[in-house]
Amino acid sequence: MAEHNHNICIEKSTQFAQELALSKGKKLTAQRLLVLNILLSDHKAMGAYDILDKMRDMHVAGQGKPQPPTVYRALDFLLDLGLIHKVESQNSFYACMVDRSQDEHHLAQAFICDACGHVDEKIARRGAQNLFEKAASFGFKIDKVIVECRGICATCQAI
Amino acid sequence: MAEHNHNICIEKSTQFAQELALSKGKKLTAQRLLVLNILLSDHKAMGAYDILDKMRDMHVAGQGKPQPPTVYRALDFLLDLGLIHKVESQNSFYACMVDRSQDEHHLAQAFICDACGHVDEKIARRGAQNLFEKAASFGFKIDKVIVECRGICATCQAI
DNA sequence: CTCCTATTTGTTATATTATAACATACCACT
DNA sequence: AGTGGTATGTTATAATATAACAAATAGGAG
Repeated sequence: MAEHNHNICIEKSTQFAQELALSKGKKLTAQRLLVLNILLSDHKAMGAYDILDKMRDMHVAGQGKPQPPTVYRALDFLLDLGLIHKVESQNSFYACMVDRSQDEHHLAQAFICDACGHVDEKIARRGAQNLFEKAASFGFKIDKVIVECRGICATCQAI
Repeated sequence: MAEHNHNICIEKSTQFAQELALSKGKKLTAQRLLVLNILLSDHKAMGAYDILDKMRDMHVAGQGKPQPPTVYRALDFLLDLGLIHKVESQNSFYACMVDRSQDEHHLAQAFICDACGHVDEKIARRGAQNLFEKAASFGFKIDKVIVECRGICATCQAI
């Protein structure tokens, strides 16, 4: 992956997260940042309890180990800010990877590899438009759209 | 709902289910039919344990009450045949409501009302085409697509 | 600085969703 | 009737998620 410098990717995402939180009067606390960084560490979807395990691995001695509500609270916070998304069809979470500076409320399409867990996220402007028009045609008011494509990524097909 | 004769709807769906099962060498047993009929009884999405409660309400005295594996097995069977679909974003299930005779493996779009649970299902030919093309552009092989629109249906907006 | 309030975090317990594992029953075919 | 495969019953438990309340912490008002 010569074209993807992941250190820069993480740094940029973290900085953006800080700014976004501040601009909404929220705080990106240490716990929340930890969860975000775990999800940013690779572009894979992770379950809440896998994240919790990682947090426990990293936990500082002398304080209790984090419990489920800790990770779910951080996840809820990050979901609210749109910094992460949930893969509804497998109860997992991944760090948002589109340029949020241009699309405040984007319709995300997630392409999830069932072999390696890798997630690609694309913005669906045309698809969103079509869905909203279709909904409007029978009077349905859309609040939220979920589009998930499960399959096998190019890398895993080559293996 | 003058335009929707629900008795005919259920009858047709049940008959189609029988034929589909037979054509695949499977049996639409009493348990499976019961679960299907519970889901057909209105066009709402229901959780597995809600379905289980209904099964228990109907259960014949003299035999043990159904347990979770019973309902999940029936749901799995019906999902495999495409007679029902799962709303991944709320872990619920609804009876398929498109004309299956024409679309063996359709891309379904579900429009779920968060007020009343009503589900409308539409076939997305154009949307499917776009998604498969987008996936192909970066070498992703799609096995399954989930499209769910959460919102408020026309009826509930009017209330 | 110190008190006050709101937010965040810690902790325990429990709710909700789903499946594993194994025993029993049923059904179609011989 | 015997036999093999499918389906169901039953018990236990795994996996995902939240409720409820106590303790700590951070920022602002005085």
